[in-house]
Amino acid sequence: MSTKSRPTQADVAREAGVSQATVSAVLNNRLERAIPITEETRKRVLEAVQKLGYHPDARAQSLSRGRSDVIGLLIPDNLNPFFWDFARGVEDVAYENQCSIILTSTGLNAEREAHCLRLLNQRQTDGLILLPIFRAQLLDELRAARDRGRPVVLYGTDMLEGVDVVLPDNYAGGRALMAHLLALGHQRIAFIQAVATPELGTARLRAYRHALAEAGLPEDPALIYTCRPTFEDAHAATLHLLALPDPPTALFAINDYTATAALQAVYQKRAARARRHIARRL
Amino acid sequence: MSTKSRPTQADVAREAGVSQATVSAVLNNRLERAIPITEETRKRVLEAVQKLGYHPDARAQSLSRGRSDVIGLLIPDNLNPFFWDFARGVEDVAYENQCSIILTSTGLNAEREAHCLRLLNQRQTDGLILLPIFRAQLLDELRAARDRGRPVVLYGTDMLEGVDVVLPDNYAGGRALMAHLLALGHQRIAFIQAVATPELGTARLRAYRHALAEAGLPEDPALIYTCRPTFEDAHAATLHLLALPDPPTALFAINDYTATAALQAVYQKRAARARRHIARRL
DNA sequence: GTGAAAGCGCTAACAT
DNA sequence: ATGTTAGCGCTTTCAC
Repeated sequence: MSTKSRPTQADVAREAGVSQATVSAVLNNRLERAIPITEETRKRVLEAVQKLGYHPDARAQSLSRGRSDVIGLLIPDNLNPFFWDFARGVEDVAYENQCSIILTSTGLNAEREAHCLRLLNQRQTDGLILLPIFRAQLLDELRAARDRGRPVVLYGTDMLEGVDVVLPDNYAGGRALMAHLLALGHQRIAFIQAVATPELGTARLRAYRHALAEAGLPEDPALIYTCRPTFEDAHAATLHLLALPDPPTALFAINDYTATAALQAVYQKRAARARRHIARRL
Repeated sequence: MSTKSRPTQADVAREAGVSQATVSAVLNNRLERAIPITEETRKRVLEAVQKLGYHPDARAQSLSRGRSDVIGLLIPDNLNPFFWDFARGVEDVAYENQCSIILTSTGLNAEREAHCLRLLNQRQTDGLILLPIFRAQLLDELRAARDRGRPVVLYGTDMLEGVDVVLPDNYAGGRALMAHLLALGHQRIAFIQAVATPELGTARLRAYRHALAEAGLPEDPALIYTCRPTFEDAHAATLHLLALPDPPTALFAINDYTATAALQAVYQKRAARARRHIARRL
């Protein structure tokens, strides 16, 4: 039925009996820089477009216009719901602004992170939104993007000057969290530092320490557990902490994902205890 | 420092003192169709590439090669974790195969769904992976993609011939679920049909009905609740069902997302009851 | 008002 | 073994 390749602008021009430039003019008739076109011509062109089912080729447009209407999004870990949530927001806003997003996630892998960024740059994305975790490796590419005038937004780090940055206040968050736990009377609070790279946990760890110090509580090294930011590791960390001779009464997990894992571990442990209890009674 | 635009192949050619074609040849030196190049030349080219920090422009490559190494992914609802999970899998495999993905989600909106597909086609994606829910509107674009020889994979529907399809067996799943509940002794089982469009629920509803019939249980219309596939709706549906004069003892939610919402509603209700209980005792 | 032609950055015949 | 050339599909001056 159809031929092997979609109709091009030239096909439309032929069909409508006008030149390619005219077709382009009709189709791009934005209000600024509007090129005058006869109603008659415009109609003929639009009919041809309809008839052929023509849609412009975004690659070619991008090449000659100099922008792609694509923004590149880089997240560290597509298993962690927090990042999907982040991506979701980006996707929604992008759509509202007629942009597409190319989504890459790096599986907490430094090499892959750098590679993904390079890919996004090659695809000539108009802008970059990044949640980088292995920072140093990205610097060159990032600088290149910035110097080429591409907008860059960095989340969670201000590793590069001259780009926009979103910085969560992890210290304040940590303090609020600790204040809450201390107010509840907890004395032994564990800190599960589930991070891909040490720097990512420092602000929250500092909050943890300061809060303990200010409350006059001792800091037990056994209660600070460092692991990777995966579900499994946080789960295991929790089981480990609960199995301590003098276990914590509260857990400070470094983020929502980790907290979910920790919670699940706690429940699992409780269920096990309940089963043992029942077994003893029988 | 850098100029406004990235270096092109021509720049590299000039720098290395060779022709553009040679640069291309060096860079694309795949094993098949390998073009013979002197070690000397190759080295000069690669040095120039290094020096200039050259990376090919994927748009231009795509245009002249005839493929983009981008695959388009369409999911119905970026709030539902199931679809993120789906997207995650696609993204991972795409990466392994040196493809990028353009992710679009349609917010359970028929128009947006059609628009997204059109967009993906315009971007000349090499292939399409779709979880469509408003099917009819997509047919034309889909047919066009198929006829142009683009691989298409459809999840959950076989609305179009000649493309690959992944069909979950919702009927069997529903039967298994019902068998489980019935084995546990449940007699009043509610069915929360949280769907964007009626057809999406039929297989599971049929399973529900058949299972009840075979078990010799009556079918109470009040226990079949239809709503949109959102968290809020499923949550409200659950509260409604639990408030019935003769409430169900089990809930058949149509999917994981809905089930999570339902579960939350159940817990919430229980907590409320507990609070009332305590209040009475005081 | 409309068309011709150059160019975006690259690849792939075809020459040399 | 390397260079020349003609596209890929579109936008955009600049003539007419």
